[in-house]
Amino acid sequence: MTDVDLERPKRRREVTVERLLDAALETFAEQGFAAASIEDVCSRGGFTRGAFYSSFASKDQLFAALYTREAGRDLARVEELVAGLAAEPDPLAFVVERCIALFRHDRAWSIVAAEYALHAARHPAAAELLRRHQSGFQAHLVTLIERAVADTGLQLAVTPAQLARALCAQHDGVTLRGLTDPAHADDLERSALRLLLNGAVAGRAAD
Amino acid sequence: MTDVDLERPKRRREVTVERLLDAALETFAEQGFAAASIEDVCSRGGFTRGAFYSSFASKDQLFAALYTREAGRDLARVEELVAGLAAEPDPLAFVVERCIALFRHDRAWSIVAAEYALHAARHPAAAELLRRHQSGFQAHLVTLIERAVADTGLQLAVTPAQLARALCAQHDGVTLRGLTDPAHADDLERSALRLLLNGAVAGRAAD
DNA sequence: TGTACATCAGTGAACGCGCGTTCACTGATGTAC
DNA sequence: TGTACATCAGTGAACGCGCGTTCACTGATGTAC
Repeated sequence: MTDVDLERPKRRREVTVERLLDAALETFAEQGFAAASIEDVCSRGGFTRGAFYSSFASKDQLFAALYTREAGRDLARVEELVAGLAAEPDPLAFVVERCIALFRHDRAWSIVAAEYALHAARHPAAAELLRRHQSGFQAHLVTLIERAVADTGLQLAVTPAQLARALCAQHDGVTLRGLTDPAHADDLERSALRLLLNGAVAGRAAD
Repeated sequence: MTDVDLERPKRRREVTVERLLDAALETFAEQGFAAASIEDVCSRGGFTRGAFYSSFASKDQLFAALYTREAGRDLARVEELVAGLAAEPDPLAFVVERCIALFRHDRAWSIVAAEYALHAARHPAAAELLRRHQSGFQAHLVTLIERAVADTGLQLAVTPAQLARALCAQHDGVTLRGLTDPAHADDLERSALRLLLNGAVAGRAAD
């Protein structure tokens, strides 16, 4: 009668899908989407290939499902961040530090996200999915920026949308560089973000 | 007796290699390294697979050779830029516009370069090659920055090396975004670069 | 509670295709005398 | 200039492997009476 009773049986398939997506994330990160075989993904998740095809129509669809899940999680994190911003004294610095902390330690997802961007450059359907997620993400960033502007009285040298796009692009690039140059990764993330935000502030309120 | 006589026969192999690299650039850009077959590359270049294996040991080596050639060309372009900077009144603006013009219209190489970065994240030998090229590139950028600082009396908020790294990373990210969002690509490249340079300038000389 | 049937997640063998790589060869070009 | 031999770029058939995908099946779980 409870939710637990109702969910137990129906959930089995979902649990399998989740485990396959977990396995896909790791496998794609290690080997790349094209180089990774479905057998690699399945055996890592503890299934046979048949199980895969009873939940996914193709390898491409697996990639799309993985991207949807992970990008959705990113989005949820930003929503939390926006919500938790209310009572911060220095919202700019708070956002910088929180963003760095959020995105730093997930190398697997960083690689896979970059790979999905390349995949999207060649596959229109993937590009559509990517754009939808990116624009949702950027909308939140614009909200953050506008709130910060309103709260602090700072003036921007560009529109909030331009700044949001620049921040996203720079994050992508910093992440990509970080993959092969981990020694400078943290310093790069921080200093690049500071430079960009510093450059965006055209006029300063009285301090 | 002339150079032409000497080169004609010996050059044949080199010409073949160049044509294979041209074909590889286009094929990898369209399909991706792992998804592209050697047969695709060869037939695009007008050869059979056997010809490929008499010039390259493997598909991986082809990728490395392609990256070496193209990254070398990038480096040569920056060297030209550094050399031609001497008599510019506003070196900062000059560099911004020249860089944008240089890197804008080569979508194929942009994709392949990004893919090589991902490849390098998984293959140590590729990472080594990538790092060598990137550090050569950044060294030139540092030279450019130091010259601009000396000429204009501007003061930087970060070290030249940090700025160079941030510029490179941002360019990578902007390029990646541009692949799936071409509508904003130009505006993004320009505004992001301005923001970053603006943020880097801590103090201003008398104007 | 017990029995008979239905559903459905997951198995694992099989298929066939396309790929990377090898290799014996051909024919054009260069070299020796 | 002509002949015989050497070199070498490129051919194309062949091999074998691993992959994506299919499908008839099994066994566990849920449902009806």
